[in-house]
Formats: sequence, structure tokens, C-alpha cells
Amino acid sequence: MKISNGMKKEYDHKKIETKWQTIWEKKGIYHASDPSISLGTSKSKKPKYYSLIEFPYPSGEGLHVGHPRPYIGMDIISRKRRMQGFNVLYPIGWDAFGLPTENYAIKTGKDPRVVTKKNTDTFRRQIKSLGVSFDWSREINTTDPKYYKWTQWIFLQFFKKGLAYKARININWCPKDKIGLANEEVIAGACERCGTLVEKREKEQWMLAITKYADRLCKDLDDVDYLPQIKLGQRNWIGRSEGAEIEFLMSCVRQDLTQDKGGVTIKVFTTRPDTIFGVTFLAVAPEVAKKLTGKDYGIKVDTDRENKEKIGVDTGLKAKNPASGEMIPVWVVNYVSADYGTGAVMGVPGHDERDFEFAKKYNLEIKEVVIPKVIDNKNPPREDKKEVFRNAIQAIIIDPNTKKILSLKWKKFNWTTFIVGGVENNEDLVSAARREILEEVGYKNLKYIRTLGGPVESHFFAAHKDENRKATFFALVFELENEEKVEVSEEEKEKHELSWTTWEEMVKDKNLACSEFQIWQARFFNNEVVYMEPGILINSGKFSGMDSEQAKKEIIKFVGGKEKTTFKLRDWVFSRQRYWGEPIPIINCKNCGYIPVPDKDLPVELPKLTGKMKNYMPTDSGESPLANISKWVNTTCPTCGGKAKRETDTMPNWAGSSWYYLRYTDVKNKKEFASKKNLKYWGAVDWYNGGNEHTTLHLLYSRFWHKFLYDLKLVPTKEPYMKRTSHGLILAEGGEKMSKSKGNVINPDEIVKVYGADTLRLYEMFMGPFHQSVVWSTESIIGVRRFIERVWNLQYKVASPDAFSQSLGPSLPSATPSKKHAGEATPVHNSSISQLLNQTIKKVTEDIETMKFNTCISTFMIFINEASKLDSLSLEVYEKFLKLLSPFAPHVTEEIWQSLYPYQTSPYSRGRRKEGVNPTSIHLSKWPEWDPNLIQDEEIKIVIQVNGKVRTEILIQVDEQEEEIKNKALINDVILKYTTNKTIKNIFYVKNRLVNIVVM
RNA sequence: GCCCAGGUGGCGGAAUUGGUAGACGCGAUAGACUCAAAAUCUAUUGGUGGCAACAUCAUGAGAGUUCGAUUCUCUCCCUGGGCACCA
Repeated sequence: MKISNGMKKEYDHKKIETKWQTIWEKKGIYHASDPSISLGTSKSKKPKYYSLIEFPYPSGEGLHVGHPRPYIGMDIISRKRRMQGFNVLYPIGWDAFGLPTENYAIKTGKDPRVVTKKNTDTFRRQIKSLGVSFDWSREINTTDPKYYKWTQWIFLQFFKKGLAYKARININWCPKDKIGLANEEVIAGACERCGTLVEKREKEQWMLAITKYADRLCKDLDDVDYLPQIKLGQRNWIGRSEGAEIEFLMSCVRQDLTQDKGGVTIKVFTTRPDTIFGVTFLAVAPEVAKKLTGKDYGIKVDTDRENKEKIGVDTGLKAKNPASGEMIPVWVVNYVSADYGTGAVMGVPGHDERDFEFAKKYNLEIKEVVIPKVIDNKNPPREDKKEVFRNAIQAIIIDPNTKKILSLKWKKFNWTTFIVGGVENNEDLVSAARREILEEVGYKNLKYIRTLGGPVESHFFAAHKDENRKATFFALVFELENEEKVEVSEEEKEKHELSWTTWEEMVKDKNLACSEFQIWQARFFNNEVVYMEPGILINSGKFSGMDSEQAKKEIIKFVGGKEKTTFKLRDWVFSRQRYWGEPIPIINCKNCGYIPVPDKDLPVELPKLTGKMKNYMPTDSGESPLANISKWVNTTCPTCGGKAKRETDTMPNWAGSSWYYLRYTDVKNKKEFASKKNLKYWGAVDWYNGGNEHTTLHLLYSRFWHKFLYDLKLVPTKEPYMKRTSHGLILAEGGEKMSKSKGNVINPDEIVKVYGADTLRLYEMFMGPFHQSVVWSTESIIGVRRFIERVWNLQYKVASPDAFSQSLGPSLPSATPSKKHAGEATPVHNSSISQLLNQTIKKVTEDIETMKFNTCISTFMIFINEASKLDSLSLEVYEKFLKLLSPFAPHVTEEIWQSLYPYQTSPYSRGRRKEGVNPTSIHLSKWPEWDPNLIQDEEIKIVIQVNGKVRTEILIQVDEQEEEIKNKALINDVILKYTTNKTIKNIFYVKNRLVNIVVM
């Protein structure tokens, strides 16, 4: 019954892994077929699948165990897709421009090219040792002139379309190192390198107009399948907000400015034009104030994290509120920045927390113009009843001794309310409340404490009057001084009785008929709540009573403003004063201005620094080190032929990664960044997995480039990536990030050496949820290694092919397991193992799609634990299991598969293979399918609960009726103990799960 | 301050999305094999009480909804990541 060559081999990962890596590479089994090659062949019929990981930055430290996690994850996806019949493109390359290499070059004087070569060699060797199925024939490197030629070319397309431009902007400047720093290089306001506090300095920079695409970058997120957090991250970063620009006419402005015909205006941007009647001041950024008056007010907007106190100075200027006509003061403040919106905002302290804080501090007027609108959900307005408007009060009476509050329990309607009543003409709120209290409950001696904020508009049906009410309620708080009462009329006494309760008790009261209750409660305990939500307008001239959302549009029209959408997203600062980046391919000519380098002269190669010039540091004036190489800088103008200078700025390291996925489709193309044919065939990336840290910058930048190329009709799809997921970091054993400086880096080389690549791969997938950060634990690796050994040892229990084909007989060609046959070979166990196998196939097939690799592996373990208990296992079952496992542990599964194969009639190749002849790789075999009929058990164990507590379990048949099952449960001995002498109130049955008996 | 993710045994983590909480693995304890150790195998392993059957408590804390809550709702507390007064 067993394969009996007698010799059981030990699992030796060292022999197996490099052997297969070499064979796979030689046979090129992971190469993707381009359309031109596969045309007319069988491969062309395969659907394409493009899976992508973020290509690594080859640092000098080499790979640590965190790097491969995403590669392994997507490798599993890619391998499964290949087995499912897809033509898979799974490429890798090097994002090799960047600071660490440059800093290393500055320190050591070594050429970054040499350093990069060394680093990529290390990375390549390490990644290859893990058996990731990358198509290495498509390896790219962003620092290769053949690659960055196209990065430069794309930049020039931006330039030609006017989307790349020069602007003077503030940059971070390190006064010690005399260089400009990228935002990423500024740590807590100080230079990353030397710790000196960073200054702002104005400098000319190349910019890319990403804001032109802001709207589309936001909207098109609807069409892609990204994890929700990723979409949200992008949306927040883009920061789209709809509002309006409204002009405020100024008075008392500088003489020379008032001579304009229509007077001077300040334009504000607001998302709440509906609150315009509540504007009591204008708040402007210092720059804007300076333009108006020429004065410097000594106010600075600083983004410093510590100093958040709002400060401001009254400019003395007045502006006219275009809605109310009121004259309001104009303040310079430190909480309005000049570069967002218009640099001026309406101060609405009634409905904006910042304005409120500011107004409180400087004693500015606070006006309430929007009130909450409440629709009573217990007694909502009814359709055909007339609507009556009332001004009304609710009186909240507190007993100062007990802190309890008074409510009325209505006898006829089952309501609990405060004392409620209308306000009569010419009556103030306090007297109205006192009158109502006297009428309804008779208390004479009360101290008025305060009114709880402004009114609330409440819509409800008043059953006792049979009419719909639209009431404007005020809540007034009184303290009871003593119990002295007047006699209340019989009529009132019959309506309700009094009740003293706490706020908490009242909330829980199911009969509470006061929709405003929560508002009153919040205001009672915190009297400075700024109402920022939509509602109903008050004190707003002809707009009073209008719904705030509707009022927005009408008020914009009324004041002559215009609707406007603003974004937080800024244009992209694209210049770096650095050596190790793509040179910006622009020539500056005194006569002709900025001229693009002609296509034929691309790439503009980064000049090598030699001899005395060998200094990778930026210059004293903060220019890139390229500025020192006059031979390179001085050139001729392509337009007029006169003397001209090259641009010495280089591109940020985001540039090369903004389009690399396109190059993978056609890496050797010298005429285009990629051929139309290949781009069309491979289309958008089907699945892109990357780190959370790139969900905003890199992902947004590359979407932007892609959309631009789409507009030029150079790429076929609107979006570059159809699906985006992210992986969590692997943290060091203390829970910190792995870093060389902390000395807590785990090098995968050692793990591969000791345990093998398959073990490392399985462990990284088993550690925890793929999307979540996990802590490395070398101690736990042994578990998956043991598992692999058990998989290995199982091959010696596999039934011999003769016994196997005998037992399976006629069913072999269909390759479908059948109970009938399985039962014959090993009577007791094989039917249950084939059921377990089918369950495993289903679970693994599904869980891979949601990247639940950890549960896949525990499913494998369960299978192996069961299979190991058997005396023998059918080859078919074992083979299917190996296939399932092969994307996770490609080496060991291939080794076992190949050693089983020579004895077997292959379902995938005709006829009998000769011993020793290499059959097809397991990685090119077909992904197993499960048989739905074999998954379900015939008998199912279900749980019986009494009052939600598990008391016992019973077995039921699959097709058993609900009534039968309930009866079984009721007559169960254990259950009877809990149900005798009790009334059975209800029985719940959840199919195939449980019965819950509710007793009293 | 705002946004996002998360909080479950000694540890990493499961839980069919409202239905047996703790799958699977690590570690630990005991036993088998061994002269012995390692490896391997077998059993046990959330807390408390009990010889036991069993009972009872338990998913950051507190409330709520429900026959039933790790899962839904509200409030609060921690941990990790991102943003900086965005009008």
C-alpha cells in the first residue's frame, strides 16, 4: 500500500530550495507572456492578471524580515492566479534614487551608482532566496538612464501642457547645512541630519499642478476597489469642500486703494453661507491685512504644534455685511492662513468653535442664527392635519436639595414631559414660564436660574389638540425655593401627576415625550455648546425660518457670491537641490526662457562627479551640487543656439515611482515608455498591495501622473490600479519598528539558513492578519517548521499508485473524489478525509482572496493533523492538498510533487510518464476545486441553550425539520432540568446552529 | 484637538459578520521512547469553586438594544498610525 522504495528522506530545506529556484529560473516558469509573443499560441487565450507590490528602495542595510511580507502575500495571490489559468504579470524593480544613498555618498565620497549596484545585488539575492515568483526578466531600476529617460520625458509633457511651472515658495532651510530640506527631512521642526532648527526661506521651485486634477482624483475613487480606509485617507488629503466666495465691501481703507471704482472688497471663502447673518467680524490672514493697510500687525500664522492660542489685532477697518448691511470690524488673526481659500473668513462665533473661542477672548459679539430642528419620532407630524406655529417654553424645575428635576406624567397619553406652555403676546419668557408653572403644578416660589441657550424648532403632532405643531421652544431652568403652592384646578390635576427624577432616570423613561431632551441635557451640563450642524435659520431677515441647507444657495445668490469648491491639496513641489535624482530636463536661456531639452537629447544624464568636484553636498547657496559642474551646466539653447544653462534641480524620489508599473509592461522599449499594444493588453494593475504610509503621497502622485497620461491618450485606463490593499508592518520583538540604529533588525538570511524559505514564508503569513502590524517572534517560528515536516512525512503514507488506481478505478479521469470509491480503499477514514479536504479547498480558495493567509494556514494544519492520524492516504487527496499549499510553500510542495509524480498517471499530461523524467511543475498545475456535495456533514451537532446559556448539545440530521429539532431539544434530559416547573415563553431555532429555549 | 486602525488566555491570534468565545500555533505541565538529553509522539492547559459531573465569572471600562452581543448603539479609558486651526 505504501510507496516502498524503502528510503525515507529527511526534509532538508537547504538541498531543496536552491535546487528549485535554479530550475524555475532556467525554465522561466514565472515569465509573463506579452501579447506579441503569446499571439496565436495557447497562452493568448489566457486572461491577463497584473499583480503588483511597491518596488523596494534598496538601502545599504539589506533586507529585513518586514520587507518580504507583502511580496509573499501577493506571491500567493499571483501563484494562485497562474494555477487558475491566468497569464500573470508579477514584476519587481528598484526605486533607487533617494536620500540614504546620497547621504552615504556625501559621507564616504563613493559614487551612488556603485553603492546602488551593491545594494540591489544584495536585495536581489535575498529576495530570490525566498522563492517569490517575480518575473525577473522585467526588473527595472529608476536610476538607470534608460529608465529615467522616460521619467524626464513625462515631465516634459507636463511642462509642455503648462502643468509644470516655476514658483517662488517657502521651503525648509537648514542654516547650518545650508540646504533646502524636504518636509520628510524635517523632524519636529529640526534638520534630520544635524538637529538644527529649520527656517523658512523663499526659493524658486519647480511645481506640478496636481490641484488641476484634485476634483477627478477625488471623484474617480468611486470607480476603484480600494480598502475603505485608503479611499478615506485620499479623500481627506485632497480635502475637497464645497462652499462659496462672498465679497465684503470695505470702508476706511488706504486712500490709494479706495480710488478704485467700486470700492475695495475682501473676498472670503465659506462653507456656511447660511450663517452670514451671524457674521460679527472678518478674520484675515496677516498677508491679506498687509495688502489692505500696508501695516505689519506682528501676527504670525504658525503651524507650530504647541502654540495653539488664538491671537488677533483689530485693524480698525470696517466691512459691510452684504446680507444684513451691518458694519463689522476686520481683525488680523493667527488662525487663518493666506494659502487656503482666499485668506479671509467670516467670523461666525455663534456657529464656529474657532470663531467662538476668538470672540470670547476679544469680547466680540456672538449671534445665533441657526437653531436645531427636531422632529418628534414618537409623535411625528401627521399628513392631513393643520399646522400651528407657537412660541413656547419648557420649564425645568430643580430641587436644589436632591438635584432632582420635575416632570409630568400624562395620564391619558402615557407621556412624560417637562412643564410646557405657549408664550403669549408681549410676554417675556420668564413670566410665561412662571405662569405655566403656577397653572399646571401650583409652585409659587421659584428662582430663575437661566435659559438653556437659544431656541429649538420642534415639529410634532399634538394629540390633545389634534393638530401639527411647529414650536420654537426655549428651556428655562428654575430652582424650587419651597413647597408652597396655590391650589391647582381640578382639570389640571386630572391631566397629569408630578414626578421627581434624575436626568439619567428621565432619559431611560420609555414614555419620554420630549425630543429636545438631549439638547437640553447637553446644554444644562455644558453651557458653551456651539451649534455647528444644519438647522433652521433665525435672525436672518427674510431667510428666517428657512432650512439651512436650502438657505445656503439662496443666500449666495442674494449677496452676489458664487459657489466654489476648494481643496486642501497643494501643488506638488517638484524640485530638490540634490545630486541623487533625475535631472530636470530644462534649459534656461536668457533670450528664450525655459526651454525643454529636445526628445533626441534625452536622457539628460546625471554627470559623474570626479576629482575635486567629487562632493555630493549641495552648494553654499543651496543649489544642487550639479551647479558646481560648469562643464555640465553650460550648454547651448536648443531654440536660439545661444549660451544657456541647464536646470540643476533634480526630481523628488516620488517621480520614478509615479509610473513604474507602466514600464513593467514593456521594459526594453527604446522608442516609447511602453508600447500601446502592451499597455492595452496589461491594462490597469488588477491588484496593488502596499504600505499604509504610501496611501496618500505615492498613491495620489501616481494616480495623478496616470490621469495626465490618460488625457494625452498615452495610457488606456483612467485609473492605474483597480484594487489596492495594504499590509501591516512587522515590528521588532519589543513592539518597536525595526531599524539599524536600534539594533533590532532580523535578517531573513539567517532564518532562511536555519529554517528554510518555506518556513519563513509560512511564518510571515501565519503571524497575524495581513493588514495589521505584528510583532516578530523567533520563538514561534518552530510551529510552522514542524508543520512542514509533517507535510513532508505524510508522503510516506501515500497509497501506492496501483492500489490507488485500483481503488479509484473508473473515476480517475474525472479526478473527482467520490465517496463510494474512497470508502473502499481505507474503509474507516477516507470518506471523512476527503470531506475535510473539500472543506479545506473551499476555505483556502476563499480566504486567499481576502488575504486571510493566517486562517488558511491554520486550515492546512487542521488537515495535516487529521491526515497524520491515518494509516494511509490516497494520492489524489494528498496531491490536491499539496497544490493548495504550493503558493505558500513553493519549494517543499514542488519537491514532494516531483517525487510522487513519476509513479503516477498524470491527469495533466497524456499517458504514463517515465520515471525520472521531469513532469510539469506543481506551480503550473490546475488549482483544485471543491465538491459542494462533499462539504456538508450528514449529521450536525447543534447546541441547546436555555435563556441564552449553553446547556447541552445534540446531533441532528441535515434534513431534519425545525419542529422535530425543537421537540428533541424540549425532551432532552439535561434540558428538562432547566425547564420543569417553568413556563416556556419562546423557542428560537437557528439553522444548523442552535436552539434557544426561553423560560420564565 | 480631529481622522483612521486596534484592545479577546502566559504569548501570536480564531470566531461562519448577531448564534457553542478562545480554532490554529507558541509556551507550559505530565507521560511514552532514551543510559541521558534533544527531537518526536500522547494527554492536559482562560480564571474561580468542586474528587467529579457540573456551576460560575470572563472578549479595555460602563450603560443600552436583543431570546442571545467579541460582533450593533451611546459614553469613557488605553495603544499604534496619520493630519495640523482648512474656514
